[in-house]
Amino acid sequence: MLVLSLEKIKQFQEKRRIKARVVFLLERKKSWRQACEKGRNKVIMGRPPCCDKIGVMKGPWTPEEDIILVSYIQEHGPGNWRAVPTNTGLLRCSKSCRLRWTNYLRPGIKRGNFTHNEEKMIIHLQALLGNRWAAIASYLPQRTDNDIKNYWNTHLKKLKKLQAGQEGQFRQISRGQWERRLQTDIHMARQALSEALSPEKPNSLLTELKPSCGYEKPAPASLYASSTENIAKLLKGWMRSGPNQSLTNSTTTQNSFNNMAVADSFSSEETLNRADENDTELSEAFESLFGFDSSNIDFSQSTSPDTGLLQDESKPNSSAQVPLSVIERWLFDEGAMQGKEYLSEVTPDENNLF
DNA sequence: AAACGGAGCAACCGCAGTAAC
DNA sequence: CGTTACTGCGGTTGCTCCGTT
Repeated sequence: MLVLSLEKIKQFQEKRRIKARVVFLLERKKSWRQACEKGRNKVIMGRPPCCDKIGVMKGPWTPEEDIILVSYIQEHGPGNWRAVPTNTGLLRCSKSCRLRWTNYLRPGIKRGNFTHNEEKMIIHLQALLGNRWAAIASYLPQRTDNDIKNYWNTHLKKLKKLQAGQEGQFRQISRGQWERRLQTDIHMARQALSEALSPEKPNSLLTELKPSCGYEKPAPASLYASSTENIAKLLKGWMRSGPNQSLTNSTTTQNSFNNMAVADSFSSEETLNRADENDTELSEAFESLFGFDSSNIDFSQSTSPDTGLLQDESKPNSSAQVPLSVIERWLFDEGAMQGKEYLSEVTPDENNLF
């Protein structure tokens, strides 16, 4: 039943893609021609615009949009974002699609509370790197730069202010000591880095502490579930909360989606164990690099909710059998409706543009 | 119960570097 | 070679939720 529904979704996507393409080409040619006319036959250099702002949606993403985006990226891989709105029919700009994917939909993202260890890492890295959130995020592979930035602005900034106040008192007492400590920290970091870079130690720090490359290159199959699974999970989550609910409260759905994505990324027990090991080793490496004690902190703790979810997902779930007729109807009704709208908007004059 | 304000966070904006036409 | 889009990144905004009055 699920397979049939996904097949229908694909059909819907295909239809939507074609319609979107028609609208896109019409709009592009129209705006291009208008631009040329405005410029009094002046030749416009450079690329033609990938999309214009007409009919581009803003605001929170709906679960339906997420499904479309996820399934498209699963099929084609991330990248070439300008093609995404066109090919999917999403009424979003490419930038918005990219942001949505990188910050929320891509697999391996951990949502929820930051662990104590993560906090420490962020504080230390921020002190070393400044507000270079992307660089900081590369040391916390499961967190996005946006997430870290938000967390910093809401939680850690205050914490740092408080600490700075205390440290300010301390600094008045012994500024020299504070400076020496800072230099030691930097020296330790450098030393650790040079050790890590030395070819004699292939399993050195760098392998654990190296910035993750994000998802620039296609993720290995083990890290990303198949498109069908992804969409099925998304739909499952959507059905559980109910279409109306998910439409009005996209945040809740977003979280469940992200959890699913995480569950996808650790789709086998082996990868889970490896993730735990990586967390511990990362913790140790970081400890050696920055010199704070994290022995009392369970670095792998943060993955436990996901593990729980994974266990949940692995159980035979009756909700997988939920009839998808509601969403199917919604998808196709909307598709049919939009199709009519699109076609009614196409004037004979615009048809001549082809 | 209603109003208000702060916290949290998703998404947008704008800039800079790079790539494409 | 000039112009413009694409991409990545950091800063900012605005919405929603929740606690307090």
